Amino acid sequence: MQEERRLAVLRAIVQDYVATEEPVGSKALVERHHLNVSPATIRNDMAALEDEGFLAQPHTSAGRVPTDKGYRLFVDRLSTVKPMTTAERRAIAGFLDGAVDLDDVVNRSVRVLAQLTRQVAVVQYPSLSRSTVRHVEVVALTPTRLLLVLILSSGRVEQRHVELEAELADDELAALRSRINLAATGEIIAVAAAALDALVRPVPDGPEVPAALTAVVDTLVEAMSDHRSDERVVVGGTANLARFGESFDTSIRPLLEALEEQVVLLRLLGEASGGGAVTVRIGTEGPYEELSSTSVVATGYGPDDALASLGIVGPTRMDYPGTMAAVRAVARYVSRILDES
Amino acid sequence: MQEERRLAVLRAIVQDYVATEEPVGSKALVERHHLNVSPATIRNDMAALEDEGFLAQPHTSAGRVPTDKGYRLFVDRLSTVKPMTTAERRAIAGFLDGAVDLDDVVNRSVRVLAQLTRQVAVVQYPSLSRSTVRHVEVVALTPTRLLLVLILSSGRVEQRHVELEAELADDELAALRSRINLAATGEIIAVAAAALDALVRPVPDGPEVPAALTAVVDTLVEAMSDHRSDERVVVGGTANLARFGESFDTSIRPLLEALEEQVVLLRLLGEASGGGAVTVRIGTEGPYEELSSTSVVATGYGPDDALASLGIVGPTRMDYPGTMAAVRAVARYVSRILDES
DNA sequence: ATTGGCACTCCTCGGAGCGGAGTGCCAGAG
DNA sequence: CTCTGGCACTCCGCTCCGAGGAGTGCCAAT
Repeated sequence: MQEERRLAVLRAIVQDYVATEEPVGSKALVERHHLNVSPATIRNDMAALEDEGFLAQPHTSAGRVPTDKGYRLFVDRLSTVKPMTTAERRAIAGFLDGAVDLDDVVNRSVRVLAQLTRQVAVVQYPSLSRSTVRHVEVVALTPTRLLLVLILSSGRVEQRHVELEAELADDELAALRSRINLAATGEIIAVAAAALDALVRPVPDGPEVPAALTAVVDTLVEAMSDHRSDERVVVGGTANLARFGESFDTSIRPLLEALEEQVVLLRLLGEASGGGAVTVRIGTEGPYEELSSTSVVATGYGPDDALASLGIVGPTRMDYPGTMAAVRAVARYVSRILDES
Repeated sequence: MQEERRLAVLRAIVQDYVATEEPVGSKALVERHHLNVSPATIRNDMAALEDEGFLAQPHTSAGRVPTDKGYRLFVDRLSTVKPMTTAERRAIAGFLDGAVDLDDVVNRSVRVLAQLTRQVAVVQYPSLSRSTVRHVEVVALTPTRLLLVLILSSGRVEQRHVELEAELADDELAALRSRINLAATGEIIAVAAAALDALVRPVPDGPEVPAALTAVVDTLVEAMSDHRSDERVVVGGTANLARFGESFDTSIRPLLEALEEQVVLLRLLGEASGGGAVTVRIGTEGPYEELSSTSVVATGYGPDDALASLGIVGPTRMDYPGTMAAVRAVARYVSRILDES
């Protein structure tokens, strides 16, 4: 029985602390939440929770504050994802529906997410390696200079230039184009790259491989395996950092630095890429000590939620139920849009 | 004679204040800069400069601080653009040379700029309206669904989908593609849009305009006049905000908000678009009261420095000579890269 | 025009003192 | 065994005060 009450106390403390930003004491707790026991009882519970590592005191004779472990328990067992209001759903839909291309979808997503959660939002561009090739276009800019346009299912467009040794006739160009598309179109990136590679691998006693084809394929394969573009993320809502208030140097500075480091962001989001659920990383649970006072709430989006990730990063003291709901809602909506287009 | 010394005093104050962040007093001035006069003399000069509005006192009996007007005079008449060291030049070159496409150039520029100036860097994407059409590609995804790829001289690629009423045969597609390219290729955006429009304007007694052509042209023209994409900027180096130190609410918060507002950024940069020189906006000289304690240093880049703008925004208390040099150097280098590719 | 001297202003910093919120513990009641 | 009221204690945050110091403005002298 007391076990149940203790959890209720922890939940109440998390809620109050998130709301007020101040350590919460026993007396205030009994008043705000109608627990029908005395402050002294609560104090005993608090002491127990502190022993177990769910609460901490900033200093003796101050109220209690949840620890990372406390938040973790709260997120895992004490909270339910708060459903979005229809107004919020409509806001997401209205805002994202106007998007014209992939860039636009990503940029708008970042904005809604930042606005809904009042946190810093991060959206990863659809992963190149998980897309399929929709089409490859080859255009002659001059007789010896080709423009390659690689169009992917995710809506991403990559372009590359190729300089040729010799001039290329129109019919040769057409042949080249169709051979390449035959090999690559519809395939997942890795497969397409392999198929293209096979096109130019010399066969003993087979026909000679044209130099132009080799050059084009080399460039395409390189573009396909260019994981740099996998590493692209968009960040928004940094103005929300202003609400951090206290402790500029200890929490905002490292966070700003992390936001500039795309690699760090990707690793943070990456953990979330999994199957369907919203992932929450609290405080020092990750490998980055500098971000000890921040949490990351993220999830995957796209087919199987595996195309890429999006989420937010904010102080450990945040409204987890609401934030998780917003992240999930936006991810779902983005998935739907990508699916339709 | 004293007039000259007064300007020297102003210059010295600006330099010292930028270096130390502290109001500078008469005694410290004579010591650091070997002015061969006594502190009392300097005090008289300072009083005069204050009367003229170039200096201010935080409070009675503190040292002097330059006003916006003081910085302005300093920038206009008392400073020379500090030449970049060869190491810095090499850093810019080395960093930007690796860029593979337009996105990459822009992103890398932001980074170098932020790193060189230790300020928040802003780079505007090459303006769509000032580019020419390099090529239009039309690809049939299905018999009734076309993908249009619009490739511009600035390296920008726009893509749009078109849904057709009726199926389109391969030779019709080829004809359509060549008619469009004939009309648009090589032209500046506005001209290309007009030429395309003319293609589908019905001529009395002329041949009927194919529905497919109309649909494609409409979409292209819309994409060309889509000024939304004109409004794209990239921001970097926000971690440098951490160095603002003092006055979070009065300077950093509004700045962060401005950085999120692309429109504001564009207007700030926009003023710089002019001919060749580096523009400096100091404090309240612009229309944004919220940014009263920040300055913007910007310049154009691209052909005639008119393609788009880049620059930095930072506290009015900044190293103007060094910053201006960095902005100019990066702009020149970016122009060169865009020119070559 | 420049300088040394001098009185004055006002900020900054450290220490002392106080009020209050909150705790821990204990003894007693259900 | 659990809960409760009571009580002493701790420590933070605030304000007040006074000393120290940097810098100024003005004046009389050169």
